[in-house]
Amino acid sequence: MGRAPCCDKANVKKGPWSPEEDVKLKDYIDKYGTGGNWIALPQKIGLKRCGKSCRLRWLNYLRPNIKHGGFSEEEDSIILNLYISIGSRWSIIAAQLPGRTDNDIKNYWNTKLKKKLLGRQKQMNRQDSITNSNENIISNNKSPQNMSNSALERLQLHMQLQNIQSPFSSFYNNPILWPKLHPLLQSTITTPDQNSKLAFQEILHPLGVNVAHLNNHTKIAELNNGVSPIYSDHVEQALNPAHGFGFSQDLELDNHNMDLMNRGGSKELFQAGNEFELTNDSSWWSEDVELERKTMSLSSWGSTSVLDKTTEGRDILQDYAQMSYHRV
DNA sequence: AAGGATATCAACCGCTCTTAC
DNA sequence: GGTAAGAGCGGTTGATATCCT
Repeated sequence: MGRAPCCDKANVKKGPWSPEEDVKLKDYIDKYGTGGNWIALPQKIGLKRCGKSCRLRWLNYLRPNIKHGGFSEEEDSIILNLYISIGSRWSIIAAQLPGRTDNDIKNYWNTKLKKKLLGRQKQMNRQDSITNSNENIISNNKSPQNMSNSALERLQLHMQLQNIQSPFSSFYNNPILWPKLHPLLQSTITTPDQNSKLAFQEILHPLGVNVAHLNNHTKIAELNNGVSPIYSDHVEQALNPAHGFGFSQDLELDNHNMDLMNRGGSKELFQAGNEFELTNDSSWWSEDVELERKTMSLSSWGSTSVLDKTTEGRDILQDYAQMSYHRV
């Protein structure tokens, strides 16, 4: 037995909204608000529409300050970064773009931006027949056929992004691209004080981060003047006592990230991880990193990375969590 | 000019999450 | 703690517009 439908399907109008319907809905909400009950709203104003349909119409088209079309390069960049980072969580992506709706961004992504970016990659792939290590991730034992479209797409886009930003080296085996570790997190994993360590573990546990595995991370970090690849304002939020070791409720993205980490990473991220058959000891990348590290200037670790920005910082933590930390 | 192919995007569907009781 | 109902979300559909041959 399924759940009861939210409205009488036989007696509700479907399809495009008429201007009259729009006016009715907008006028009512302008005057009285939604009343916290979308299901009851259409009956109140005499609309033969499902409450969900009213909600969608209001959120996507009738509410004030909605923008349609004309996405800027900056918006493209934000969408791309967030998509690679968190996948198709359109509502979260939309929350970072004032005036944009999740539906609009989703449509824009599916119809334009994705094609634009993947198209560019195809072009680049043709020009550059030399396979880099990222491509090897796909071409070796982890064939695209074994991956979900979403995961493959995101990997492709991630590769694309790295190719654009650093044509000679890929992200995962190129520490120069890695942001710094947040100082508080760095102190967490380097402190000899066991009590402090335990306290930090309490904080990090809900994030899905196993501090024991951060120690592996510090092996690299210690060789590089204490700077390690992890940085995230997400972690900063988590470690900020002003937030009670939690996250501000109005920071939707951080809440989302928290949620993802609470679950040991997003469904998509770990799906991707599984598809790569990642091992808990992160061996697939650590060898590359180690090799790369040996060949690179140590001073480069302290340099400002092209990814050392807010959204990319989140990317790194999430990708890093996905690929190298145990699920708690 | 016709009509088939492709692109676009508003809207729907069904699921999960949240909240109130 | 369990349950039901509403809210919210992401995937998908289908009507329409535009492009291409």
